[in-house]
Amino acid sequence: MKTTETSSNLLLDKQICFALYSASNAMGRAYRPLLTTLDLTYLQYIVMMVLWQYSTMNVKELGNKVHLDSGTLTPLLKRLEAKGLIIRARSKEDERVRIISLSDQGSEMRDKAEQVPTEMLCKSKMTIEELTILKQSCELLLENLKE
Amino acid sequence: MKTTETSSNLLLDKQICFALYSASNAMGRAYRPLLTTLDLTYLQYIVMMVLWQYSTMNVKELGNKVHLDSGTLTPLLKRLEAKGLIIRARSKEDERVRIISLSDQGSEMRDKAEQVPTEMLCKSKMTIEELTILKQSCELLLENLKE
DNA sequence: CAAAAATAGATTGTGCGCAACTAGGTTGCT
DNA sequence: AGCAACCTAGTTGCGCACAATCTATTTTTG
Repeated sequence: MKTTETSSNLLLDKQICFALYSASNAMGRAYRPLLTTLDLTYLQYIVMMVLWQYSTMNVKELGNKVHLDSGTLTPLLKRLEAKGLIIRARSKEDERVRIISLSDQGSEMRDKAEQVPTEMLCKSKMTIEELTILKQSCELLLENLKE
Repeated sequence: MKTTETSSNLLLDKQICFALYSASNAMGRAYRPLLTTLDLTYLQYIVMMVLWQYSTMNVKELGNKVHLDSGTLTPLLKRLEAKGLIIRARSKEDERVRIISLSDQGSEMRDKAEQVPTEMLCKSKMTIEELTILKQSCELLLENLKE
């Protein structure tokens, strides 16, 4: 029996990953106006968040945290440095390693950023329960797709 | 009382959107090897899927389907045209409108693409139930973030 | 200890996403 | 008819993501 149109695997409305992809894009768009006051992109904001939490970190460690490599991070870190938010030093023990740390200006930004997650929560119009389910689903998929 | 470190809003592990963002990136990486045989990127594959389903569509309609605008779609459609997969015609009724349709080569690709969703399902290592929850969560967020 | 292997990060090139803007066509209003 | 308002698509410029490749340094190993 020939596969009918409605039972095909190739229908947009059936695609889980497309829903994920579209939601992720929409999320980025929703963050944008909240981050313009900080003059940060979403990824820059995430990297700053890691630094607010850990103070200092090399590129490798940072990459592990945010699941990205130097191809993405190096130019981004240069831009953050150009904005005066971070310092990109070399390790004394291992000259290959870049040690990323916050500048005073970068540290100070943290207070202004505190409200961003709350505003985003509000924009989502979802309950904590719904968001927790979404987060756990995403983390499960992420874990399963590793290597 | 001062907010303690662990109760801050700005901890990476608390970020729902970061989980979504990371899962979406991981999804794109997982699709890549499945799509190299078709010589398509993920978004190109999605656009082809829309065309396999609807045969013909203008840029506006396509944009509504995939939640993207001409700034993203125009260059992508030019690349698909350059590969010989689609035809970008002008509407006779309204000269502003581009009518996108499948070439024979583009139509034929559908058979080769049929297995891709199955392979991806396997890669996810998740049950249909888990994936349905993920899909519905993403669709809810996407809907709530619209304008 | 010298050559080989491994590692950290930087670089290059392609393709998105998206905001802002432009060009050109259509519609509506008087 | 004339023209303003609107609409569709295209263009530009920036910042990711990512594979592939490169450089410089460190570690391992014969």
